[in-house]
Amino acid sequence: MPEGHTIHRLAAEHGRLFGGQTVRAESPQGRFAAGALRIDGRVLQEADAHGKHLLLGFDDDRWLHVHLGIYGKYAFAPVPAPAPVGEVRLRLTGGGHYADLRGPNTCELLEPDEVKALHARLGPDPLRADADPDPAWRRISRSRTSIAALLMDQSVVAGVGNIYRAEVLFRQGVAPATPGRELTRERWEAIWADLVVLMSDGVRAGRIDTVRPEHTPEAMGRPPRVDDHGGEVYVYRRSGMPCLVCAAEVRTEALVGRNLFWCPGCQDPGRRLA
DNA sequence: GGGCAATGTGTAA
DNA sequence: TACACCTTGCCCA
Repeated sequence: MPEGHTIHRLAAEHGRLFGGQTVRAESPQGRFAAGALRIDGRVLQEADAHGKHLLLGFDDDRWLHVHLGIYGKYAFAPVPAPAPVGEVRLRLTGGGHYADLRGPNTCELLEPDEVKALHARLGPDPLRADADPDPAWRRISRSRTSIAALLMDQSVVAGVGNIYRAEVLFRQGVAPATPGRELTRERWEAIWADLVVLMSDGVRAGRIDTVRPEHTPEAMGRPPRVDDHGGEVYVYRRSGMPCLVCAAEVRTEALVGRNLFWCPGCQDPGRRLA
């Protein structure tokens, strides 16, 4: 689940369910026992997201910082909360609901200046109203690193993960291996604008759908299809299958430790990866 | 029941 | 580049 859209949904959900409420906090698993004790009985004042980082501000000027990593999960439900199932790092209860957090990469309390430092080390987030894509362009336009790697660098752009990375490059026809400095400014602006659209849709829908109406199975006269991560996409985890647009075989290759997916036909065929 | 992958990141070498 | 870490779910026997 967790690319930036998921975290922004989680922030909104926390604000809706717990905003202005006194919360109870506990760590059934025990690994966040001390932190839970500090949060317990405080009022949630603010719920924010920057990239993949969730920040919950409490009335003692402390912030809960959660990063889900690759498989962290939240589950929300109305009270009464049953005995926790599995490894629940943190359970927040308040206002008639509870939230269970499992498997986070990070779950810690931060002081305001540490929160400031966190924001400072993250690049612009296409989902934040205050996002300024220019610093990202400055990094990209000076870099020999591939655009595929740059998009995954959270200090360049915050919130993009492996799915949005693959899909936005496909949609914009950009070969993943293209060095940042070879992108034109127009190309970058199109990528950024598309990320804003795609990720905003993701927040609304709670899943990643990137296939344009003209390429849906119905529009193309093909049988309906469900991608196994839950959204409709062009290339992510579709290696070996025909491209939905040009029918070339979708390819995959590990890049900086992650599986990268792309279509050799649609994405700047003049520049292949490897 | 074991093995492994997964929408991620930080550290060490 | 490799590995460590967090947890679940799915595949295979």
